[in-house]
Amino acid sequence: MPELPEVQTVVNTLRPRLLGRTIQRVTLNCTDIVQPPDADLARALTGRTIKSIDRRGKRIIFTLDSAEQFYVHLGMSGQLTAVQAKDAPFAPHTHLVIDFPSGVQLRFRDPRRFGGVWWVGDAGDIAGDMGPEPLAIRPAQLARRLARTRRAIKTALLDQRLLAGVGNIYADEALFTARIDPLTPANTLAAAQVSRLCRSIKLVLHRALKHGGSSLRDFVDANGSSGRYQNRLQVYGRESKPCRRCRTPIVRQVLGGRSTHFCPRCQPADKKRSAGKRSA
DNA sequence: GTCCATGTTCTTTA
DNA sequence: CTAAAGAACATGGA
Repeated sequence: MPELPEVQTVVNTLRPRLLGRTIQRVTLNCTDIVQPPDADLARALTGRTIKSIDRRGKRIIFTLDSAEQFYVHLGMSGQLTAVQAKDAPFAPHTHLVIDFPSGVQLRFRDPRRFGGVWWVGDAGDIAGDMGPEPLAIRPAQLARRLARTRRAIKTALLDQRLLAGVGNIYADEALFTARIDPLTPANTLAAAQVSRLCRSIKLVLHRALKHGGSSLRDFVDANGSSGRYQNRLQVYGRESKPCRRCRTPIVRQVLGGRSTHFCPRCQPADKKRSAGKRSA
């Protein structure tokens, strides 16, 4: 469920409920969602106060009063909610529960278990080898990074080392908005195309954020509310439906193992490249 | 039963 | 060595 707009929406809705609160109890129902495996999360967290909650890429970073940190990655189906324990039924696959004195519970639920909790401690190494933030990147910087790979631009946008936070939905949406064929090799994009793409990425992410993210299946914010941007998607999940711009049916094609949706008319293949493909 | 899924990481191949 | 493609992970819904 989670790309940058969804993750940021979770952060925004968690903050008012958790900032400044002290962790009273930690209940771990499934130990294999914690990394590193030998981290004693309960011991590390109990009695600490949540000082800040931030996002980096798709990671939700909690900083404690001790300056130690941990982060949650929602994977594909993860949910992080902050609820009043007494009036929230307990859903299956709730792997971690953190109780606060106010009766609020922070719950991490993740049926597919692709997500998890990473204890960082005071190592300060949250970013790892993640790429720059999509909302802050400048066109020239994006161009430099794209020039390093011949992969299809769609595939390149999903590489978190190249750019951290864009996922399958917003990569497709941004390429549609920029009118770029997803199959274009990243290093063959003209400077003007990269500028347009840079602007489109920000536009699409900002819009999605404004609408609380996209709830295609599992996504809810910390209050349990769904996003609304799924209703405004231009190409993602719209195979065979008419393009909202030109009515041409949207095409779905598997690229790098992921579904890719685009309008063949609004996002035409580069003439030289499609000619090359035919002769090959 | 089949196919598909908002993500990441490991393995295989060239 | 690197770059890229594919499989794997676990679960559920259509």
